Amino acid sequence: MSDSADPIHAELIAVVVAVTDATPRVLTLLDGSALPAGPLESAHRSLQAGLRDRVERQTGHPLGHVEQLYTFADAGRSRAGRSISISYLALSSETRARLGGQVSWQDWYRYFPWEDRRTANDAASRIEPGLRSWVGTEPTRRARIARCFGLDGTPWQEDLALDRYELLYEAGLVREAARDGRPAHGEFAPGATLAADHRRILATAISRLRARLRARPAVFELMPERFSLLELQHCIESVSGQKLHKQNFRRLIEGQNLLEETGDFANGPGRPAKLFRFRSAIRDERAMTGSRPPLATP
Amino acid sequence: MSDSADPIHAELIAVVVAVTDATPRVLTLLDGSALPAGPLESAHRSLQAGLRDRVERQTGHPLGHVEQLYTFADAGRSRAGRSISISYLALSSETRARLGGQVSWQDWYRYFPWEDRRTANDAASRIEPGLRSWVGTEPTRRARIARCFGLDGTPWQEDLALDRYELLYEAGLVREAARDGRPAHGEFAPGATLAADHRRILATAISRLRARLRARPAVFELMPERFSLLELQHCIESVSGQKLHKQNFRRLIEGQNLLEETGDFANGPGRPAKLFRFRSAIRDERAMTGSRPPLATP
DNA sequence: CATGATATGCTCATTTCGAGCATAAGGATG
DNA sequence: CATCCTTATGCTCGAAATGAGCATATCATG
Repeated sequence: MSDSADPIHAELIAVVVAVTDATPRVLTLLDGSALPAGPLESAHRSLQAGLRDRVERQTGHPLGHVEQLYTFADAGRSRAGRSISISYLALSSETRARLGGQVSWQDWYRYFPWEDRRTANDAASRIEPGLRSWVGTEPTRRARIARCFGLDGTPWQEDLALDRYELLYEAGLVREAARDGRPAHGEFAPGATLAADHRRILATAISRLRARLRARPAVFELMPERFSLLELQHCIESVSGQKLHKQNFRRLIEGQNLLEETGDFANGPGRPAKLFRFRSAIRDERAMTGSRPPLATP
Repeated sequence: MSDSADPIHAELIAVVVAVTDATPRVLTLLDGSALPAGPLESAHRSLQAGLRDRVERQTGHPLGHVEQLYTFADAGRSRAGRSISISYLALSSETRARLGGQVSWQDWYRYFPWEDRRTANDAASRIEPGLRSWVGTEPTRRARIARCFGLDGTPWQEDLALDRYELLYEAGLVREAARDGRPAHGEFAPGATLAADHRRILATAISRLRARLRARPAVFELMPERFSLLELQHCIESVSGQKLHKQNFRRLIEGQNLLEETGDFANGPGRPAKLFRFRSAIRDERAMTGSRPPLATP
C-alpha cells in the first residue's frame, strides 16, 4: 500500500534438523551455542533463497525442504535501527557434507531435556520445585502449568514444547530469562542455552514438527530413501519424544497408505524387515506446499 | 549474528475477522478491494503494536487478539529496494466503532465462494472444467486436485483453503494468476479479487482459523460475552464452511469443558436456550499464547 | 389449546484407539 | 541340528470416540 516505511535490517535464522541414531539433531555454530543466521542481502531472489545461501556458506550443509516458522522484531537493539528476524525450519536427511570449524550437529534434547520422555528422565522432576515456587497462589498459573506439563490428569501433549519453554521463561527458570532481567524462582531448569532467543526458535521448530507428525507421520525429508517400519517408528519417536506401540504404529501407517514396499529386506538380528519407501504421490504433495511461488516481478 | 544487512522496508498486513449473522467478515479498504496494511515505523514498540496502530488509524477499528500468519518478500518490486510483508490475523467480536469512508466488512466467501459448503452451491462445479483442462494427463496434478477438493473418495478438508487457492493460482484459474502472467485454463473461478496478494493472505487466515477450530472450538474472540449453544454452532459452521450435527456438537462442547452456564436464558421462538460463557481459565490460556513477550532491550 | 419452533437428552451402530497375545523367521550357540 | 534370542508381523478384544437419528421438553403464537 504505502512505500514510506523506515529502513530496517532483516535477519534469517535457520533450524536445520536431521535424525540419526534415533536422535533429532540440530545444526549449530560456535560449538553448539547458536543457530545459523545471517542478513538478507539484496542479491537474494527470495527469503528462502537467502536462507539457503546463508546456511550453505556458513555451514557447508545444503538445505532440502524449508518452511517458515516465525518472524519477530527486536525493539531497536542496535543503534542502527531495528532489525527483523525471520526464522525457518529445514529438514534434511543426513549430514551430506563436511562441516566447517565450529559447526556441529547437536542433540536437540541437550537444550530441552524435559522434552524427551522416551525413557525415565529426571528433568521434569528437577523443574518442579521452581514451578511450584512460581505458582504461588495464582490459580491461573496452576492451570497453565497443568496444561503444559500434563499434571492434574491433563495428558502430556508433545507439541506444546514452545508453550513449555515460554512458561519456563516467564517463571524465570531458564537462563535467558535471568539474562533479560527477569526474577528467578529457584534453580534453573536443566539444559544448555543458545545465543539470543535461538532457544525459543528451536522450541518453535520442535512444536511445529511435532504437531505435523501428530497429523501425519510423513517425514520423508528426515528418512533415508529406504527404511524399515521400525526405523520410521524410531525416527518419529525421537522427534515427538514419546514411545509408540509398535503394532498400532504399523496399523496407523498402513491405514494412511503412505508407503510402498521396495521388495528388499533389511538383515540384522531377528527376522528380516521389509524395506519401504514413501509413495511418490506423497512426496510430490509436500513439494508443492511450504514453498510458495514468489510474487511476479513486473 | 551479523549487522550488515541491506536496508529494506517492512509492511504489516492485517486480516481482521468478525462473525455476525452467521457470516464471517473481513475488514477491508477501498470498498472491499484491499486489506488494511501499512509500513512498520520506528516509533512502533513491536510488530504487533505497529499493526494495531496502523489498523486503528486506517479503519478506526481497535484490534483484540492478534496472531502472526506469514512473512514474505516481494523480489524487489520497487526501485527503492525490497520490501518484506508480515501478515497477521486478528479476531474481533464485532464492529465496535464507526468505520471510515471506504472501510467496510465483507463476507469472506465473497472472495472464496467455493469455500462455503453449508448450502448447495455451484461454485465448485463452475471451477471443475478449468481444473480438468489443467490436469491434462499429469497424474500428480490429478492426485493433488483430489486432495484439495475432496474428489475420488477423498473427504473435503475445510482447512485446505490455502492449498485450494494456490492450486487455482497455479492452474491460472484466478485473476491474480493472469495478472502475474500465468497462462489461463478456461473460465476464471467465481469470486472477487483483492489487491496484490491479499487474497492469498486471506486464504492463509481462513486455513489457520479452520485448523484451529478443528482442534478446539474456542473462538471466544469471535463471540459475544454470552451466547447460546446454537449461536456458537452457527459461528463455527460459518467459519469452517460446513454444517454440523446439532446434538453431536453439543456433546463435543460438553466434553471439552470450555463453557459455563450463566444461569440466564435466551428467549425467541421455541424453547428458551441456556446462555453460556467461556470459562475464564480458557480465556486466560489463550491470552498467554500468540503474543510472545518481546526481547528485552538492554 | 393446537402448532410450530427450538432446546436438550438418549440410543445405537460404526469406527478408531490402546493394549496385549501369538506366530514367523532370521542369526547365534551348544 | 535343536535351542534360544531377537525382531517382524498378524490378529483379537475391550474401551472410547464418532456419526446419525429418535424422543421429549418448553417456549411463543394464532
